[in-house]
Amino acid sequence: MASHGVRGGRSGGRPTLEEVAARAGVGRGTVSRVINGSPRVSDATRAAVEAAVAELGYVPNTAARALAANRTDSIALVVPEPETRFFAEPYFSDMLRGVGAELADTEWQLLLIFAGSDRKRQRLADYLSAHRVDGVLLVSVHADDPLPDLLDRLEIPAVISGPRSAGETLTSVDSDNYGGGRSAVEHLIARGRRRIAHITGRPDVYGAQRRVDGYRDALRGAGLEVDELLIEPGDFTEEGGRRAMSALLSRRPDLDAVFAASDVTAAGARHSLREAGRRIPHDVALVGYDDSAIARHMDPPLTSVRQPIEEMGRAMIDLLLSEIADRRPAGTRGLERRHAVLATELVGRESS
Amino acid sequence: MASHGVRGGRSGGRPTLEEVAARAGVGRGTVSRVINGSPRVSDATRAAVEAAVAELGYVPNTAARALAANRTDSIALVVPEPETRFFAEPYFSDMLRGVGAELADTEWQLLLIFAGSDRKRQRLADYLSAHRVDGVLLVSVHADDPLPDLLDRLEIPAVISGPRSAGETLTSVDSDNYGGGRSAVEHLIARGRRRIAHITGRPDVYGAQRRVDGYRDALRGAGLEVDELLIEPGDFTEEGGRRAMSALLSRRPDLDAVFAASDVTAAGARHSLREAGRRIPHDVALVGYDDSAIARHMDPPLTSVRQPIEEMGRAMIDLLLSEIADRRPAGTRGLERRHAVLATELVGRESS
DNA sequence: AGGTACCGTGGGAGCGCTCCCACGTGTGAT
DNA sequence: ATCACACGTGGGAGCGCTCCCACGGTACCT
Repeated sequence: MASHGVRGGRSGGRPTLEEVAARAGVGRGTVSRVINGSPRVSDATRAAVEAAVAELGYVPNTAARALAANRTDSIALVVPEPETRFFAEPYFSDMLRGVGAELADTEWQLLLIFAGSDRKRQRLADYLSAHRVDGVLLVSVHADDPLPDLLDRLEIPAVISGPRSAGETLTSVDSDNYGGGRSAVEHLIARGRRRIAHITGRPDVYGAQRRVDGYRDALRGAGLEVDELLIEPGDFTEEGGRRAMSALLSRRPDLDAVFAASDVTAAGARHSLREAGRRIPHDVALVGYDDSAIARHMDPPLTSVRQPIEEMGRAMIDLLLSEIADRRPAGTRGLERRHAVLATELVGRESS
Repeated sequence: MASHGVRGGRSGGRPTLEEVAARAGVGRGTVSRVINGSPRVSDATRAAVEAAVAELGYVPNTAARALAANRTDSIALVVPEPETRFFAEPYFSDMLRGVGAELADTEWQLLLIFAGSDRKRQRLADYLSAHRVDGVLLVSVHADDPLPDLLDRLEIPAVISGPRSAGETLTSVDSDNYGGGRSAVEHLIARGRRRIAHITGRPDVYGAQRRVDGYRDALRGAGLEVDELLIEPGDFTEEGGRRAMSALLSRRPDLDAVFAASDVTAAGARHSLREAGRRIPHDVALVGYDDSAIARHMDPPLTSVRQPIEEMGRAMIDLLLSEIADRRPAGTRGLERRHAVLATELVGRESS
């Protein structure tokens, strides 16, 4: 029976807990305690173990740890969108940056998982069923998405980045979409615009609905009437913005401003406006949402509503980690869900 | 001693191999064989096991598998850059898309790891030392990066996306940077330009050097002299492009064309050209590299050299997986390294 | 002096798999 | 009829950890 391990031989022979224990002249349990930062170890022993760890270049075997402790020390950032959208929209990258920053000093491992196609969906479901992560960050979820329920059923801690509705059951982080939409429109009104159109985000996204609410209330607040013909659904994409703008122009050729639910949408709208010979901002003022690089580089530079996305990412991690921690001492079911809402800010540029 | 597992109770009780075996009336080994697609199982038995798996909703425990089999079924895409650059440059997203597509139908799990800061570097080294991945995809590596050596020392299969030098020791995938640079410049010459400047990529990137080589040879091939004052180092960033362009304009105000080593660089160059009052393409023709979204949306749309980045991603996965497979039957050291080079294509637009 | 408490410690049991050896049983060659 | 050799199968051993119980020692009470 030839032992097939590489134990001892060449460079691949990784030291085990047991070997560290032998070297330090202590038991396995003690080494484990030192590795995991337990306080129930004397200083002398701890020093001896740490020396042995350093000498041997010991690195814990994650698989063994995961198996024995039933945890993975990793969390997933799940994007229920095709990769294309992930990169097309700076929203995701900013979010990822915040998450990454918050995780940088921890032992947590972040997994980025795309679930844009049905096949990928299925793979994700398998993945979650296998409990390969201790927690999940959910970004950009549609109202009818079954993912949150799955997570609930599997009892996997999760935080969602945009609540699906006013009664979101999952712990959530959001920016003030209502306030953002409202401030965009109030800004346009203050600039003297009166026939202000709105290209919405995807209607099944709660945040998009709230922006519409803000749009409506801003108009009403200024004593203006809400003209439904000035509201056209978009889908956060450039192509959608283009289409919506064309539709609006043919319905209401006299519009003098547009509030688009995203910068990318605004870019599409700009395209249609140009084609129709409208000058920005002279004929039509344009305001976007997200304050992304696109907004800064657009011609003319785009006024946009900034969401503190990076901070939202940070907040998501904070909430998720505490939720995971709360759950560790088993039986702590039914802790109340928390909802964080962060403020937005209007960034004025030449387009309005 | 209260058993702390959830075995049997509620929804969390995940079935094990053993339970599936009992249900199917077979041994553990047989179930394992079915799960892993071994051919040495009779059809009847296989069907029985599959039925039991379905009824119980069995999902293999990855940690246990990783521990027993000493493999993780996951590979890492390592980006030795800050997240910012990852998102700023479409190169990475296209690459990721190709990689993702090639991996979509497999059991492999992809990890995205940023190693842009020293701390993250260290974390990555620990991660690799712990052998938490079976293979590594390395994107955008500088000539003096110690990562490849570390991977070699740890005997972790790896594929690099741009070779570090002509004598790259790792298996590599690359596009024809020389040919791409050459075709860009030949295009400009064909358009009647004669004083063609070049803003390079980061000089320590081999691919950037090759583009410079292509630039030089194209000029020589047309009987034009290479003027070193027309070559200015950039760093693939917009800011770098801006700076380089300003430098070039002050040195050679009479230049009539610019070949930039990336679209982002070209965007920066465009900015400086505008500031200097030069019209594109009337006064100065501009050609970029990557054929990214930026190129299409630039004003005017940018002529650019397309690299088949998505295909490169696919090719990387192919090579990596075969390398991992080759290594599995232990002792197969010293297989020759392979190097794939994919062709580029010039996409003409209004900027030239 | 005896009792009690707690602290630091060692090591058994077990996590859920894979690997491999050993063991029938059926088939074909001799 | 006998041997040889597949093939499909069962189950022991072991992967490297964590968890927890049990143990001896010291400090503090009564």
